[in-house]
Amino acid sequence: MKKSKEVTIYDIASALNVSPSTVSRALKKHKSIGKETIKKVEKKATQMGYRPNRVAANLRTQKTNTIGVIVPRVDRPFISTLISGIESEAKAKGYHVIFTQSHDKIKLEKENAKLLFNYRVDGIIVSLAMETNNYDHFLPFKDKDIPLVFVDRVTESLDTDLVVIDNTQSAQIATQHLIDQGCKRIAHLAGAQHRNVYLNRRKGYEKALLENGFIVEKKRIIELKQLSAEEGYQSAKTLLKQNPRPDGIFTANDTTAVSVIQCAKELGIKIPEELAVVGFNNDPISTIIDPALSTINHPAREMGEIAARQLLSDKKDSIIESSNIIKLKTELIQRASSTRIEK
Amino acid sequence: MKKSKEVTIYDIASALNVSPSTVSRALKKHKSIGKETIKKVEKKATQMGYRPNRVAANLRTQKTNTIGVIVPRVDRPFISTLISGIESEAKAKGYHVIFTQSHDKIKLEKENAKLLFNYRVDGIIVSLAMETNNYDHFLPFKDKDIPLVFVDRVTESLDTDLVVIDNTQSAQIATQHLIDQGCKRIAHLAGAQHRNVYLNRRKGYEKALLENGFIVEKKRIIELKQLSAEEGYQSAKTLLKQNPRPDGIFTANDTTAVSVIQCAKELGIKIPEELAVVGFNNDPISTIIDPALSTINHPAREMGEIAARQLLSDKKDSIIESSNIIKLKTELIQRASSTRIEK
DNA sequence: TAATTACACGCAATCGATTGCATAATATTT
DNA sequence: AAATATTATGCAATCGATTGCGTGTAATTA
Repeated sequence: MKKSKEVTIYDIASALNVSPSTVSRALKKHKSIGKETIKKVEKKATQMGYRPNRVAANLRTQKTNTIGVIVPRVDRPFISTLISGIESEAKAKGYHVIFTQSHDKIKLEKENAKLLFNYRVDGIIVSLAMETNNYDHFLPFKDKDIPLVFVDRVTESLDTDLVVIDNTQSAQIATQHLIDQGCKRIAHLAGAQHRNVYLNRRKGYEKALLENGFIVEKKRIIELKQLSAEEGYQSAKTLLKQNPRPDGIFTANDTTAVSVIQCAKELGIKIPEELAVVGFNNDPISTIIDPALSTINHPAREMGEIAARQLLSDKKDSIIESSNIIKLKTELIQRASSTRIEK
Repeated sequence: MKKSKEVTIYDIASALNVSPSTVSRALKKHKSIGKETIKKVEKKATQMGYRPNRVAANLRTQKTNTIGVIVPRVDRPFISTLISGIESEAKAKGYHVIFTQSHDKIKLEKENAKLLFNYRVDGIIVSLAMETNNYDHFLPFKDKDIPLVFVDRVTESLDTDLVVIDNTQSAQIATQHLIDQGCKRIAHLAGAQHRNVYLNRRKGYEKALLENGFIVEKKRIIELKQLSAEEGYQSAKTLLKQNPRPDGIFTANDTTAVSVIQCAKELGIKIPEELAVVGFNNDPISTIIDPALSTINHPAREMGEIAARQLLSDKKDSIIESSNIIKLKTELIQRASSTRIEK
C-alpha cells in the first residue's frame, strides 16, 4: 500500500507558477487576490487532493480552534448530555473538542489539564472530580489568559466563569414539595460535602425544613461518597429501619432515589403513601422506575451550550473583567413517587 | 491581566548557554546528553515554567498523538460507555481523543471526517450514522494509510478493521430463548435495515424461527427508523392489537423493549405470562423497569478499548495486510420480563 | 606517544501555513 | 502627461520543536 505524499500549498504554487503566499491567500478568498487566481487555485487544490494542514496553521497563528474538556466520566446521562451540548455549540463556532475523563480522581484531572495545556487548546471547560480539593493545576491557564469555565461541579476560588444551577433553591423546592405533600420526617441522601453542588443541595434541604418549623436531625442525613446505586441501597435500608421511619426522602441524585424506591418496594413500604421520594437530575431512569420518580430537571444540554458560548465569547472586547456566575433555572418534575395529593 | 510570554526551549537554552538542540534532547533524556546537563535543563525548565508546545512538535514529527472519533451521539448509554473505553485505552498509550458527533446525519459525518483529517489525527474510530450509505468521505484516510477502525455500526466496503459483536447469533439466542419459554407468536421490532447491526439482528431472529419450524410473518416485524421510545410505543400498540396477539417480542434495542413493557402494562397484558420481552444492549434502564428486562449484554467498554488497541497496534511490523473483523462475545441476560419457566 | 573510541553538544534544515512589507503592473485622477 | 491610487502578487521571516550530521574534547587502547 503506497501512502500518497502530502500535498502542500507549495505544490499547488509550483504547479501554477505562483507563490505559496498567493495560494494561501487564494484559499482564504483574501480580497487582495484576483478572482481568476482564486478560481485557478481552488480548482488545482481539489484536483491535487489538497488538505490544509491545521497543525502547521495552528503553530503559525498560535490558535488551535480546539477546546479541552475535563469531566469525571462520560458514561453518565447528565455528563454525556452536557458534553453533547458543548460539542454542538463549539462546532457551530468552528471549534473542536478534546475531551478527557478524570474518573473522579484528582491525579487524572491534573494529568489531563497538563496535556490539554500542552496541546495549546484555546480554552477549557471543567466539571470537577469528586476528589479535587486543590486547584493549582488550573493556574497555568489563568496565567496565560486561556479561558477557563467550570460547569456544575465548580470552584469559586479561581475567579473564573461558572455555569451552574441554583442547587440550594432547587433542593429547597424539592424538600418543600415533600412537606407540601404532608411528609413529616424527611430524610436526605447527600453527596460529598466539599463539592459545591452537594453541599448546596443539603443546605437547601435544611433551609426548607427550618422555614417550616421542622428540626434538622443528623440521623436523617447520610453522606455518600459516590452516590452510587449500591450506596443508595444500603443507606435506604438504614433509614427505613429507623423508628419512627422517614416518610419522605430527598436524594442528591436519581441513581440513589431509584435505589430507595427499590429498597422500599422490597420492604413492602408503599410509595408514595408511606414514603414519598424526590431525586435530582431527571435521568432517563426516573421515568422508567415504577412509580415514576419526581425529580429536579437539570438542564444539562443548555449548560454545555452556555459553557461553550461563554468560553468562546470574546472577552477581550469588554473592559469589564467580570467573572460571571451563570445560574440556570431548574424545575421540579412531579411524578408519582411523591404525589399524595392530587393536583 | 498580563498574559505571560510563552517559554520555549530557546529561552531555556540561552539562559543556560547551551543550544536548543541540547535542551530538546535533555528534556527527552536522550542518552547522548550528559547527566549534569539533563539535570540543569530540567531544573531550569520547571523554574521558568516551561511547557512543551505539542503543536510545534506535531508539525515537525508529523504525528499528533491524537485519534479522532465519530459517533452518532454521545448521550446514549452504549455510546458513552464505548467512548469511555476508547478514551481510557488511548490515554494508556499516550494518545488523546477528539470526538465528534454525527447526530446520525451523513452530512455531519462528512464534515467531521474532513475536519479530523485536517487536524492530522493519527487514526480514527467510527460508528456510522444511521443515514450513511456512502463511504467516500473515509477514502482520504485510506489513501494516506491513516488507521481507520469501525465499531458496532460498520461497513465492510472499505476493507478496514472492524470491531463488532455477532448480531445474528445474539439475536438468534434471544429469539431461541423466547421459543424455549414457550412463545409461539414472536414479533420483532427491527432497526434500519441498511445498517449491519439491525439487519443481522433481524436475520438472527428469522433464523431462530425457521430452525424451530416457525414461519416468518411480515406483519410481526416492524422496522423503526430511530428505535426511539415513541416509535417503540406506537409499534407496540400496533402489535398488541393484533389477533392473535404476539406472545413474545424481541426488540433491536432496550429503549423500545421498555416501551413495549410500558405499553403492555397499560393494556393490562401480563408480562411475562402473556407477553415475554427481550431487548438488546443491557442499558441501565433494563434493570429499572419492572419487570426487569431480559436483554443481550453488549460489551461496550471492551469494544471501545479493543477498537483503540487495534487502531494503535503497529501494523507496519506485520507483513500481513489483513483487515481483521473482531467479533466480541455477547451474553443473554435473563431477567423477569421473559422468565416463564423457572431455571 | 600516537591512534582510536566514546561522549557531549552545536549547526542548521525542516515540518506547512501565515503575514507584514515590498514591488510591479494597471487604472484613475488631476 | 505626470502623479497618485489600486490591484495582484512575491519575498522572506516566523511559529517551536526535532534531528541528521559534524566536531571538539576527554578517555581508552595499542
